[in-house]
Amino acid sequence: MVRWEPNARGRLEQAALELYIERGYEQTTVAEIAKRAGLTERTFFRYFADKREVLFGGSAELQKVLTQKVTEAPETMTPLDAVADGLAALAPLFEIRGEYPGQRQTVIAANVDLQERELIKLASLAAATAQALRERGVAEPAASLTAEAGIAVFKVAFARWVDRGNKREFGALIQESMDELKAVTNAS
Amino acid sequence: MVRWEPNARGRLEQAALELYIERGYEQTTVAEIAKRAGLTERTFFRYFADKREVLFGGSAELQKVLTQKVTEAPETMTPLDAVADGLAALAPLFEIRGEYPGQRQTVIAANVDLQERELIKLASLAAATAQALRERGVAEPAASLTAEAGIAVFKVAFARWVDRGNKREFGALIQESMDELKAVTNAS
DNA sequence: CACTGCGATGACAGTTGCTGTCATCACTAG
DNA sequence: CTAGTGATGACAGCAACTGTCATCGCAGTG
Repeated sequence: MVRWEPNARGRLEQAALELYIERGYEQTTVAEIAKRAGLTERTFFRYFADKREVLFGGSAELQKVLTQKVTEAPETMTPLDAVADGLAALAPLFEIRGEYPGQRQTVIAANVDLQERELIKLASLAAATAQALRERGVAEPAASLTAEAGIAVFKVAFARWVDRGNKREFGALIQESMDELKAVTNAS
Repeated sequence: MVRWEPNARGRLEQAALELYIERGYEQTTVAEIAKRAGLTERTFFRYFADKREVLFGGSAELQKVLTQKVTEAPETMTPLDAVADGLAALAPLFEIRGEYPGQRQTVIAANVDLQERELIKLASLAAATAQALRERGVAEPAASLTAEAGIAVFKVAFARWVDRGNKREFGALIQESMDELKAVTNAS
């Protein structure tokens, strides 16, 4: 008999996703999300900075795994390949979560405000990756360009992964997209 | 003796930039911008969809020039080089405007909401570029990857251009960044 | 066992971004 | 001269977000 139900944050995330799917992001109010989670609007804003952030709780972990992999990659490995390995290491974070990534992406695809938030999360991922490359001794602007190129590969691969209904292996899609990028930049 | 002063849109843009510089984006209210421009808040929202958009009036022209250049590039030219040419063609749009691009970028750098808006404008630029490449016969995912790589080059080159106080030629910076990208993706 | 501090929550008022709607009024075409 | 028309103002209203204080079960302390 606890005072409050546990996992308030998770309940809010769940309620928000459901409502965003049911009636769309703009048509759902923060008060409605809180009510479905058995909480108040004020409490929602204690857990999430704003109405969008509730969909982006996982991005910190993506960043942690990616930068760690880049940092730990063998020194002999090319910077771009180190990033490719890091991206491939994100696979389990998506593949474990079942329907969630696809549903979430559908919601985001339907609203520009959410797309803006997603883009800045990816930009943050790129900035952190560039930093990891710099610590590996890669100079500017090579570090930033490599990181941005890597994120471009991630975008394409992730879109395909969701598109294929998660049937193809995420790591393989990263590899394919990376090869395609190299082909495109070597054609000159 | 006209009923209204002319160029309401321009006055709003000017007033907004001034206030964003003077006291910061978050600390300035739309009512204040409108007042300085001699208009009302309601009129501000007739010209601009929201408080951020007032800083992004030029992005449509960027997109137009870039996609047109990509479309018109000689068929013998490699997709990535066609994009590089398109990016270089943006130079006059920045170089003509004097202090504006630098001031604007300073304001944007100071606020995440504005950065989000900037990122989605760049994403839109990438999407339009990818479309132009597809019309040129480039298949997916090569078109998207080429476009995203091009925008990454643009980001780096523009940052350097602003950083150097507009002293270096924008086109040259595009060329340098593009070469750096090729070096980085060919190292594997 | 009483006391005290703490952490998660609720209650409530207030600001501001943004929208819908209707009125106003100089100018223009006929 | 009259009937639009287009840009603007006035005003009401909603929803996102914030600041502040109260509440109350629990944990540790003496």
